[in-house]
Amino acid sequence: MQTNEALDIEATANVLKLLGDKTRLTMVKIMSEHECCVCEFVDLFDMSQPAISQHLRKLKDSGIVNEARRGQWIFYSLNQTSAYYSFIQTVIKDLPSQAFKVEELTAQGKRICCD
Amino acid sequence: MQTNEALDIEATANVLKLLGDKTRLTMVKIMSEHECCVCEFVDLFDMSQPAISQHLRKLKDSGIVNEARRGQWIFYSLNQTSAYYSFIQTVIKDLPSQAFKVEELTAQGKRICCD
DNA sequence: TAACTATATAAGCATATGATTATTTATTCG
DNA sequence: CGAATAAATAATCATATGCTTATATAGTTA
Repeated sequence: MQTNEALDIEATANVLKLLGDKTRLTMVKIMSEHECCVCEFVDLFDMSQPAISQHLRKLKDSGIVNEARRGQWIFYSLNQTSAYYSFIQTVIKDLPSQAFKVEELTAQGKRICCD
Repeated sequence: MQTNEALDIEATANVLKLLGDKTRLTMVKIMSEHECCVCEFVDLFDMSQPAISQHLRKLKDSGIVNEARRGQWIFYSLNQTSAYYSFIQTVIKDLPSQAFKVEELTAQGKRICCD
């Protein structure tokens, strides 16, 4: 088994606290499979747009995710350069794939694509 | 890489929330190395005995830890039969060992041993 | 049994958290 | 430019969290 760099307990606790919310944990799992823009998250969760925005801000402030504006939309994705990137991958590895949710969006024509 | 049973997102978020507290995360790391009784935790943390007790109760209520009375003392240890045992091991794997703290207790003659 | 030690529980309190609605800011497009 | 869309921010609020002190409970021991 691979052994990684030692992680600081307090910083790790803060990351775990962020992941310790059902909405954010699901968001992170989704982003591990697809990048996603805010309005897609709004469609995926039964929650107001500001609530989504606030969850994403916490993830962004911690450095876990990146944001990238593309035109009208802001896309969020896991920050692969974060010191916690591989830790997070390990934590979410066995969570059920959320790809079906994004596929449902596509089926409904709600998927945003900027290519 | 080993792939384990899929974990439920909401239940996993609840476990992560429990681990997302510096005190509890440290406790869990300590218990992964040594079982520990309440008064030892009280010596190890700068916190009142009831605060320690309340953290341990949350861990116990979630099934993450076991308690075992031995005489006057109640020892807490990781519950190896918990559905989240291997998940937790993975999460805490790269945290710095807390064994030195328990060794300090031993050096101060504060280590409880019921053998 | 009484005193002592270990732990749990109760009550109270300050702060954190996660949501809402209202509003602002940024971008696109007619 | 002005309307429409996307997202962020501000203000507010109810509930959760983590601690404290005080007290109760359980076990040990003289």
